[in-house]
Amino acid sequence: MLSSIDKKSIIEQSIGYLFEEELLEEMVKIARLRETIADEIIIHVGDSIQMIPIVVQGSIKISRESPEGRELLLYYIEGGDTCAMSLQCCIRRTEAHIKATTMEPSVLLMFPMEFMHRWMEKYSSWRTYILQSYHTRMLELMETIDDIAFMRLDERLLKYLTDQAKLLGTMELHHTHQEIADDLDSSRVVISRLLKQLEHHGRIQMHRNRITLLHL
DNA sequence: ACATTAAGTGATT
DNA sequence: AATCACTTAATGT
Repeated sequence: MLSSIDKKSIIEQSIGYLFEEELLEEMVKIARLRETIADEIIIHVGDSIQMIPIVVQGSIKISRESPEGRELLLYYIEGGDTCAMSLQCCIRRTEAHIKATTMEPSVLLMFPMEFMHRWMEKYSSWRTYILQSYHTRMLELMETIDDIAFMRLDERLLKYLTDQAKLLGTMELHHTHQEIADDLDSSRVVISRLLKQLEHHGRIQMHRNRITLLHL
């Protein structure tokens, strides 16, 4: 377990450069640390969100979910980032429209939502951070839309694999074909076939429950 | 040994 | 590119 002394140094190291002293001190007082395992669902669609998360370690994927259970990966969040979407949910007290899943064991800072309003008014560094966050998320969202609209599925798949490898910092991906299909809103059969093509082209090596990327 | 889950394949739309 | 129906392979109990 991480002690509160660690909490302070974690905050200083991971987001210290982003905010003014006063806000950082406040954060140290009220933040809760949450440690997760891989593939833990942080936010379900329909959840009402009470806490704003900031990722300090690890990575999280954000996906859309249709009522029929179909899914689509929208973008990732990694160190120092927050999910601006959840802010809106907090402030407006509406329910989550997305699902957040950890991709590896991760550490999150959780801030109760009652502070958001005050921080917005009091700290310009917080306003800047939130606006910046919205902006980058928007750009990533547009990139994803472009990918879906203009790329063939095999290109999207390759991009997905390299993105995952970069994010997780490893060339060994422990994904099943089904999981990949879910993230790309495709079917397992199609992904299996495309992966086999990629293997023939010397881009990857396949093993059971594991894919080795040969180059980025 | 048997059941379960992951992955491969041919045919059809 | 998706779906169906089926096979084969790997893994857990």
